[in-house]
Amino acid sequence: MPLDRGALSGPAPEVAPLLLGAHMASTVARSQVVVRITEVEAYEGALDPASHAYRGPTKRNAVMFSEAGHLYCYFVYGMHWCANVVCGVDGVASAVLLRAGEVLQGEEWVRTRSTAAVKSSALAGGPARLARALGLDGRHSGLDLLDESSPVRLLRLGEQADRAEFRTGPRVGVAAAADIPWRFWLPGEPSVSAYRVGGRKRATGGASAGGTRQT
DNA sequence: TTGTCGATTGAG
DNA sequence: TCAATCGACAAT
Repeated sequence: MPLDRGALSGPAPEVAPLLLGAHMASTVARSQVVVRITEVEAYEGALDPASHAYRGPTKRNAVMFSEAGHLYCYFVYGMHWCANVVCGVDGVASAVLLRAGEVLQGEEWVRTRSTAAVKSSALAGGPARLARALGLDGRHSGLDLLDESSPVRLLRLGEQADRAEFRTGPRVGVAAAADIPWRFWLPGEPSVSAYRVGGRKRATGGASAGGTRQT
């Protein structure tokens, strides 16, 4: 199936697996970086308490309500940017968070953007590192990823992942709606996140029922 | 206007 | 295990 706007115009949980194995190509800041997407999470608007758009449109999340195929970047924890692909129909908030990827091209560019010396497999492992690998921040939010002239593009250079080839599970770091299995990943990929239970630790000393999990 | 908290990461 | 660090949003 081609990765056109029509394919992206469905609910986020249905679009998310289509993005596995697809590619993000960035020419931001004259770099040439290509990342193969290995892990994503779906976020719906009004029905999803974990979504930025749960409480309706705001200045920050306005892009989530736009036409499918656009890029939504947001700032978290005072230092990190994360990148989403907007999906669904125009006017309805829906997006897929890009959580991890494999750097196929431009590793030297990515390393100049990295602060720590990390393994190649971890250069785009984690949503903030993936966004940083591609050089993305708030300036790029709203870009049309399907426009050939865009500095950031969503492509499919190879075959689409087969239904049987991906796994699903609860979203990482999400406290609300933790029972919904809207994380999708390709098994066996070293860039895929270890699972972390959502929710903030409290001063009352609540036990973290956490741990890590993979595959 | 103020205070709280977050779709995270990296160091200790 | 926890600090870093700041924008968005809910509560004054």
